[in-house]
Amino acid sequence: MIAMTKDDNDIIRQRRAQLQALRERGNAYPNDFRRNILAQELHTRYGDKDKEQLETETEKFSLAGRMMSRRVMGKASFAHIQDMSGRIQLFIRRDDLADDSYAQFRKWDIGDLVGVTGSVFRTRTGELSIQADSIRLLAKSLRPLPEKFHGLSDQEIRYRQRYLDLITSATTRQTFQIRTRVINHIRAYLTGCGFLEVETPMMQAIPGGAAARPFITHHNSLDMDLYLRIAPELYLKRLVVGGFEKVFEINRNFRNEGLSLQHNPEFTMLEFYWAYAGYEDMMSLTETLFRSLAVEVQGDTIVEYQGETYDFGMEFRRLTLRDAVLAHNPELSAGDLDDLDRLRNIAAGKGIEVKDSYGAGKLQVELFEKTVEAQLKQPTFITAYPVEVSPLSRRNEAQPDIADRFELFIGGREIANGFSELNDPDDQAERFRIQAEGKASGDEEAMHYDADYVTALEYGMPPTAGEGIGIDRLVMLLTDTASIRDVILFPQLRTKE
RNA sequence: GGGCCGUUAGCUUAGCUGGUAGAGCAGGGGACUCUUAAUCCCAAGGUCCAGGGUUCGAAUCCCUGACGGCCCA
Repeated sequence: MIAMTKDDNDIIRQRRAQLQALRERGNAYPNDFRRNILAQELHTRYGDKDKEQLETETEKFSLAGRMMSRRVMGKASFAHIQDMSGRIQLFIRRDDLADDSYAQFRKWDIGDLVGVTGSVFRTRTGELSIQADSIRLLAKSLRPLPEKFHGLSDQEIRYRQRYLDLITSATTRQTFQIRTRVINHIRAYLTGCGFLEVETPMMQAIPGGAAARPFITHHNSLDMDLYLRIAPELYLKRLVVGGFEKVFEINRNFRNEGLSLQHNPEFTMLEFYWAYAGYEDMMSLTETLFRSLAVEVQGDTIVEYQGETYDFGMEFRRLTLRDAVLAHNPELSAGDLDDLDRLRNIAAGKGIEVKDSYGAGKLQVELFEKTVEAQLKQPTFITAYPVEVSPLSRRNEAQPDIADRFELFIGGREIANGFSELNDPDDQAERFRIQAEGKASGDEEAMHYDADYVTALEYGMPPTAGEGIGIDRLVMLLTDTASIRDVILFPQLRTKE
């Protein structure tokens, strides 16, 4: 029940009594006040004007926001209000106001929403402020805000009642503002490159495009089970077949898996597809995009993350998966990676759970994830993934066991996954068949056989490259945030009762 | 799913080997026309996460559960 059990305390009772008095004086929740400027605009406009210059400034401004602090003296007071742009100090003198406004103001609380009209000036200590001609209460706050100095430190309340976190933490506000800027920038960038933004189904009869367990829901009037999508991939590629040769979608995926610092059941993914291009073109585009994102968000290409420094201005390192595994496991030889029996022993020796169904490719990837992934701090493209773990990727011309595929790692985490698309319908059908076999023998993450998608390929899909970028993890990087819960406004939590 | 840690006033927290809960902020009353963690005086505020157990006595020790955090699978 969290805060709901805290309904009955002195503070709330007193504030409710004040609200009752307000109701008796008229509408306690008026909506006829209009502001004409935001706090930050005042700082921008007058930030470099000194006290004397401001004394000649007679323009009247109307601002509204939440009262975040108040210092009440006998006949004059200071207060700060906060709006969506920032804060500004108010100077409120009894003799400047009409009637009993000052007496009313004295009864208000931190957290109340107020509207104020007045002119700018600078205090003796130099703070740009509004000298109030009139001030009104626009909405009463009945519950006390978190303590002003330490703020809100209870993680649980920060997530469950995010509005309190947003009211009290400038860092949190900034994180989510950056998140929006990142998404806007990506959207503008891809649109500028000629990509068309589309929306594809979130509810799918066959969940495809990734190896993951889906959420299941039910459509009543059709009386059919549907899956929340684990990826939009197969629908976006149908659009490529349809002639939308450059498409992208930024939207939610849902995966029915555990929660961690990097996993939330619903998360945001960018996927984009580019006909007549290959996976190497995607790597180049990704580097350029990330570079421009860093500049957009923080003005240069240097990204500080959890005490480390990444330079998005440098060319990203490229390394094959095999070379990466060998480099981080010096006791292994190239031959070890091709010998299934040896691989099984090596993997088991490193504490990897080896299933009977695992082939050499899957074991190589398991080894990579166990011994290499977390070490890849600087931006690194890992290439040449085994076809065994890449059922939607094109085969390499020279090495048919290898897919023309890459993943991008930064800060030890997978940020992006891209490849040249498999557009041979017969090869795709065979790969689905193998996946469906795996599913039948108990692999819950194996893919379904999507015959409708194969049909689409049979009409002919242009040679295409595609990529997915995890937006939440990217925002974590760009906001120096350790937990995915800090970049999702309302992260998944257990319900309380 | 496993391990470790946490949960005390609205918020931030103290509370040692078991002896009946203390502070700061916020809030209430009073003073104060340039404060900014405003200041000064006074008074108030607690289901110590929940349930069970040990004990003369439990916020404190034990068990179970809830929720959260971190680590691991």
